Amino acid sequence: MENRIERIKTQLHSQSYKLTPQREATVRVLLEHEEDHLSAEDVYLLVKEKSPEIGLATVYRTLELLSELKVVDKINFGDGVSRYDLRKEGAEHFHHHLVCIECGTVQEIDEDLLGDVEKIVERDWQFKVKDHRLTFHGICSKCQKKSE
Amino acid sequence: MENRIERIKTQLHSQSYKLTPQREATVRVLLEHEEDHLSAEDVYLLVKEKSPEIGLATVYRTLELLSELKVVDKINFGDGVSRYDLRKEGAEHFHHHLVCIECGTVQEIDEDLLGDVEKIVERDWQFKVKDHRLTFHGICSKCQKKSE
DNA sequence: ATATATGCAAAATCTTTGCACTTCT
DNA sequence: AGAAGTGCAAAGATTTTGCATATAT
Repeated sequence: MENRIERIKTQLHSQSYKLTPQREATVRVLLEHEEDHLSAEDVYLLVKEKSPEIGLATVYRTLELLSELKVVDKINFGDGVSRYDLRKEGAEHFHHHLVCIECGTVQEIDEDLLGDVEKIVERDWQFKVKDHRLTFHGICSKCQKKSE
Repeated sequence: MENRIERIKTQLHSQSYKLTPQREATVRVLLEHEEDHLSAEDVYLLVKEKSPEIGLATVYRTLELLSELKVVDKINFGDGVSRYDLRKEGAEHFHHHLVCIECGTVQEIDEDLLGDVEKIVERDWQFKVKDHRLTFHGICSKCQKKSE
């Protein structure tokens, strides 16, 4: 945890950004909720618990900055809000998601499932892949059992 | 073209919706721009050219309705707007997209690239896949040539 | 010192809703 | 007639911006 913050600090400094207390508080919230998919508002409320003076605009600006640095990924599951998801350290690619259309749960898949598909895209479409977004919509195992 | 409108009409009627002139105008715009990824505003402006009396709210309501009927898919490429993409007739799954991070072009891939991946997800995560969203971000062939 | 960052409130965007009116069947 | 659909303007929701103040190196 402290290590990761340290590394993010270095990354910020290398581009002459600062790791202010507000930014650190935001990063900590993200680290403590790695499995969730928080909206800016969610992050704001959680940061506010420990640093009540923070403003929503700062959270937006911080998330935007972390996005640029590829520390977080901005995703959108189709409800009107952007969600922010911490990138696994060292992960070249964004992980995948399983969204349950019954209960709304979002599950993460860290495994790289797209290696072969990317090769096909690069070969057949001459498209140099840099990143991807893959989300499956369907019914999670719990909901399948429920409806039996 | 006329065939497709006829079939959409039938589909609407089967759930006691009507194909009003406004809805038909909207569908025609979508058919004429199958390769594009229009926002609600884009659709509105195009419909307005031929049916100036239409309102933006109606366009939103129509797109929402067509979305429910799975005639269009609502997608989001991360700029703050939803885009609407006509589903290929008979296509079980949503097609894929290649977004160029240099020029912003969006290319479509109709081929199903995810058959094997879906099998893995169903087997290893007990997740019943109903649909998917796959977007690659990278550099299109044109932009690759430009920067050589 | 000086560039960077913050908080607040205002503005900008995108989308949805209420309501009176119109249009189909 | 009655349900369904429309247009307009107002309201909601999310995100961005301007600006005066505060903070870090």
